[in-house]
Amino acid sequence: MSSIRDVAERAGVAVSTVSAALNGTRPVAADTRRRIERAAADLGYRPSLLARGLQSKRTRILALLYPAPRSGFGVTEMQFATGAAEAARELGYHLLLSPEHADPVEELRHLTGLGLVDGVLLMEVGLDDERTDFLMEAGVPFSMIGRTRDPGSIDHADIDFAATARQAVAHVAGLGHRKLAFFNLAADAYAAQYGPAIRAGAEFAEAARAAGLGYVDDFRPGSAEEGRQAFDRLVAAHPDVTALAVMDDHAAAGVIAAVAARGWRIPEDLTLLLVLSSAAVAEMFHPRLTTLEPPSAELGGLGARMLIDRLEDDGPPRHRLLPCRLVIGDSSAPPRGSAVVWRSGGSAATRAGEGDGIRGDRARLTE
Amino acid sequence: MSSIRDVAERAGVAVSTVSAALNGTRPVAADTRRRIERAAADLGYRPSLLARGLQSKRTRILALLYPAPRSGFGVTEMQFATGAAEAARELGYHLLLSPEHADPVEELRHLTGLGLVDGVLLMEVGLDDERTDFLMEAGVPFSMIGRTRDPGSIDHADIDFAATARQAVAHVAGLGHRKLAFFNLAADAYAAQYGPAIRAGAEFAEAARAAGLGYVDDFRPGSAEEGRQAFDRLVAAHPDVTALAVMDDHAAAGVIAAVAARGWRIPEDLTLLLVLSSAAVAEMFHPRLTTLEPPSAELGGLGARMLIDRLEDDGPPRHRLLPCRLVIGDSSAPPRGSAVVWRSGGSAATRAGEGDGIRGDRARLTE
DNA sequence: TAAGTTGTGCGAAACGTTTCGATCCAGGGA
DNA sequence: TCCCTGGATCGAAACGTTTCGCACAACTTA
Repeated sequence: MSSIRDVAERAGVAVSTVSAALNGTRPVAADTRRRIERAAADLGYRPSLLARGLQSKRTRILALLYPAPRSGFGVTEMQFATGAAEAARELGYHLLLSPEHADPVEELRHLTGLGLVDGVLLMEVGLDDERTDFLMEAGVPFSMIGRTRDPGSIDHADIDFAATARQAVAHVAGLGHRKLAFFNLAADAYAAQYGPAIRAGAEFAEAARAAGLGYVDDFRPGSAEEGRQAFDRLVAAHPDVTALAVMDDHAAAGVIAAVAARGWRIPEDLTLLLVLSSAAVAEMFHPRLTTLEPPSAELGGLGARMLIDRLEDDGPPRHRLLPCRLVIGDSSAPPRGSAVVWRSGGSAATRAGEGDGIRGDRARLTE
Repeated sequence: MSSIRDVAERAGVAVSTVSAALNGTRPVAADTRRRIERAAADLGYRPSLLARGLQSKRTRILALLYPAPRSGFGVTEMQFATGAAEAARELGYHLLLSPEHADPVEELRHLTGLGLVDGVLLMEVGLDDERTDFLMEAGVPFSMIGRTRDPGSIDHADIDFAATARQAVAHVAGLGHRKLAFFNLAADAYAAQYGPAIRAGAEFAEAARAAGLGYVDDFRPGSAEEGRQAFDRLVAAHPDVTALAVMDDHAAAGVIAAVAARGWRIPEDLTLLLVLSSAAVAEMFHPRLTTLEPPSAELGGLGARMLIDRLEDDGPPRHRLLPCRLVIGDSSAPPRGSAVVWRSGGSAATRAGEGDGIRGDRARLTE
């Protein structure tokens, strides 16, 4: 591997001139610059990131922390990672994939102590997250995908749960439904710490209230079997529920089984929404489910970009909230007994139901 | 951040002595060493990876290349990444997540030219892969998750397709089936380049032949709709097929729909196997599908470990093939008309069918 | 006692950059 | 003719390590 000295020799100039010419740090005569560029190209010269980083204290490497033990690392989380890696690459940065274990803070201390990374990208952020305290105190630049309870001045990109809930409720209400049930994530899975569970729960309740829709959110099934049971109990307790939004993929599978078991059909007897799951997953169900798909790759990209922005020039806090995409599948329909409205195709209700979202097939094209 | 000089001063010794003491590079008197360790601890000293790498030409950073444009980045690929990151961490390495675009070789040239990474981990390897040529020529250490047509001396970890196919065929034959169909991945999706499609196809054919099983592999549906059509055509052309192995998740969804549409039931009328898909995905189907689950995280870990092994001491080529895990779900049963064998629970056929695999619920515990 | 042998520790060089003060030279004003 | 200015370039130091040749003392051996 040729170094800057080789280039300097070949171009017949000093090392510092090569550096200046290549980085544009300060003016270099036009023909000298050309000679240098020529020499560099001939030699296939690549500046060493290590040497540069050692000198400049900037490595242009970011670390993405992810919780290693949780096997529930799904497509969504992966898209955070690829989205972030992609954005980093576009801006000339590299992304380190760093698993977290039992003691995240200690590991973070270790990682940042190495001087290898310029900043840190946090995902799976809890409402109260000890990692943020450490990073603030240590003065390590970072951003979050997700957010703490009160992010204050911490840069973050997260799902806009309020807008997502409003969108879902509008879709359901637009179809003519009068009562909506919401199956949140399993209570034990993330405890009260997990932002998406808390925020989605609160915002769906609020959106339903604002829309004057009946609302039930007593259940949090975390598996197919629990989903099945939850649905049976839901029907027993609230026979007037005609629309259901489910957070957990497996629970949704259970609901579908339970619906089939009692001889009902989707969407005729139940409108089913999958919340915070990818359209790719929704397509594996039969019928293809209407989904509120989180913009995971975009969030990952945003997280990386705002971290890089902060590294390059410090400014005011950067906060971005993105709503989920409503991808309308074959599991949405007016409630029992209002088929006329659906078929007429001209009512306000139908328009609201259709106009709000993306048809499934179109959505796939935009991938 | 304190440097090795600070430690040296505080301990009252030379810099080189600190280095020797902390790295065990050469003997240091016991009490000197203690003084140095004490000083280092007091200062919270962490050696700079950059400086160390600059001097030693070893950064202990690996790059994992992944194809960025393909949105079909699923659970399997993700587990490669997390498995590799985990293994790297355990051995004191870091993993860079590097997206690949239009010109992988040029990007690889760039990445390796930076001097940032010690070695490269390739995934989504084609049967003929230009990246391997470049890396060999450039003398960059690397390993593959997957393998080229003829890997020769290149280190790799891949699925043992032959064993996987034998296992699947034994399971099906053990249940009493006489004719098996195989839906490969969509032809256009990966063309003839994609190893898993080619190898799985070939090995299933061979295993079926060896077991004396009838075999059909004319179809390669890549979506739910294509899966549905393929199944209808399969039944029309080969009404005697009673077992079906499917490679594509979405195609499997389509098959299930088509089965239901003609009033058939799984597993009574069709035994359905999902090949190379995760059990987590299989559980979302109803009934829960029998799966041949690739050991993705293990493969990722192996890939990383063999690369690190090679970096630390050069030896003979490292090749590892791992079979998929057979996770028996509720989609496996004897063919129509042989229910007696199934219920009796004591026949050789039943034992073969059950004994070969892991029951679904036990498998989940081992996650 | 002289010469060799260990066991320790030191200092300087090197890795490949960037940065910054110093130097050189040509041209313009007095 | 002399001095000043400013553009272009140079050389050396610094970043934080590791490595390697040397020095020095304390023993051992002849």
